[in-house]
Amino acid sequence: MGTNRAKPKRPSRRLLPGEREKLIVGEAIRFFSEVGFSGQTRELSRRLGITQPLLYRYFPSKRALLERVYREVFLGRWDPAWRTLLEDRSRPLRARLIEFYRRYTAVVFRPEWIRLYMYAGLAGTGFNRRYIDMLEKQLLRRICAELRVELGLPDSRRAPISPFEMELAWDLHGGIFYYCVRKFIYGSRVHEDLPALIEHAVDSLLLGAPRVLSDQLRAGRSKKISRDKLPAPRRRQERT
Amino acid sequence: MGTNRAKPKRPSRRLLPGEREKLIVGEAIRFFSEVGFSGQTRELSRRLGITQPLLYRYFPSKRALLERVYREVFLGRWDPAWRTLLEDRSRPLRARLIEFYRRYTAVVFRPEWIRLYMYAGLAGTGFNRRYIDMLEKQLLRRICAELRVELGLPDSRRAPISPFEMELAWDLHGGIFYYCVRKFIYGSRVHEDLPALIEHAVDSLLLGAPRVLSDQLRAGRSKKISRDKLPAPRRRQERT
DNA sequence: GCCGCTGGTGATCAGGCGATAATCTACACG
DNA sequence: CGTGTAGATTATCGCCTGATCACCAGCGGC
Repeated sequence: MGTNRAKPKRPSRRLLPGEREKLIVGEAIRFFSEVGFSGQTRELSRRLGITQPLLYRYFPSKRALLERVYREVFLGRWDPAWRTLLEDRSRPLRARLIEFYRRYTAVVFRPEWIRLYMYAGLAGTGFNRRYIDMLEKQLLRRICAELRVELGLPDSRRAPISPFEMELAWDLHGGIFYYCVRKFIYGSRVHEDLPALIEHAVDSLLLGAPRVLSDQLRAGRSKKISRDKLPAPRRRQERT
Repeated sequence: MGTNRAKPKRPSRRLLPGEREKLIVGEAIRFFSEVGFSGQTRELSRRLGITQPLLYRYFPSKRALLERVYREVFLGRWDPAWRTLLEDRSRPLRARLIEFYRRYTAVVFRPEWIRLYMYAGLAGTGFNRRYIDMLEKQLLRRICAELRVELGLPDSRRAPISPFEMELAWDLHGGIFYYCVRKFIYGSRVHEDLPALIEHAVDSLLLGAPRVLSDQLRAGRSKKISRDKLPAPRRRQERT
């Protein structure tokens, strides 16, 4: 087939080391995000239009190249400006969360990121662990704190955020994340209105959290209250 | 290390073909769910305490074994009784959804299932596609229909379920699914109260859906209404 | 113009892996 | 106890794949 079609010696040979390395890393990200870590160096080099041994001039081993790919993709995609966005209490929390997730999904939840993230998770590398730690600290804990403020509950500095509260934030995050998993990993046809989905997910948190949160902070969730009737959400806190 | 520790010829040799096959499939499920499809037949056979060629007496190829593993795991875990549970309108929808997801997570969202599912998705096999189709038909569409009834909206037979409504159900499902991803794929320490998380996720749907749904069914979501203020959920429908 | 430095290639090695064929052996049956 | 059948093993093939090494070629400096 295309075996000798790829032959025409087109390589713009003798690039500056920095340039060549950039090319390799860029293609490696695309390549390994498609086929996983078991992708072969020969196939990667073929895509790059170079020979396979050349990879080993720039990276001592396949593993080293993979680590570089991880670093490139997972580190440095977090925009510090997002923090100010999340904490800007002059705006309603709903608006802040919606805008944040629009920006976040645009930058982070992209096919190559999602797929590499999942491959890394399955392989048990430390990258997920580190990313999750960062995410909990930078994003989820902050959401919980702002939620406390919004709902007129005790300040997060006085009463620490509980693991259960974190799960509420994870539920929001997970719903949106899973949308991207369906799209980029399962290749499902999804409803193409991500902004609307984000709005709904945010609303769900803001509407669903008060009930379970106020219960929790009040009674420590010791005895379960039976409440199978549909909402009519008892808004307990009459906030200013 | 353990290389010659595994040697002690313990194989209960000469099993009935059916028995041996069961053993192989069982271990293969565990094995491939841990290491992925690139797991090696020699390693699998070592775990089984048999020699590698013996696998080829029971399965013509590695691929065939993998297909058997998929079939075993993905087909036949759906309990038809769940349908009656979901549609039993003598109980509040909230209670039905909570009970369903307790049962569902107990049977389906287990480590080997989640991991194989993700490997299959990344590899692009058809198994996910099929499972998702089943899930949408058996579960999500049904949830949407019951939600319509619960909220006093037009019957799903008169006005078909929209793709956007399906996304709401996916959001519920995804939030719970992602909890299991964090637990079984990322190996995160998660808050171990899954039932409470399910309750919250269900509440979020039931509280968050009315607003966006009634908007949608009313206006077709043509013009976006600005509503950044926090809820005070306008319950438009005064259902009986 | 030749020369050395270095980016790039061709050839190849060593181990790993799926798969096969020949051989061995446990067990039922006469 | 011999014998055939079929479960299980040993030895091995052929290809793939990460990695290495000797060599080639573009390009600046003298």
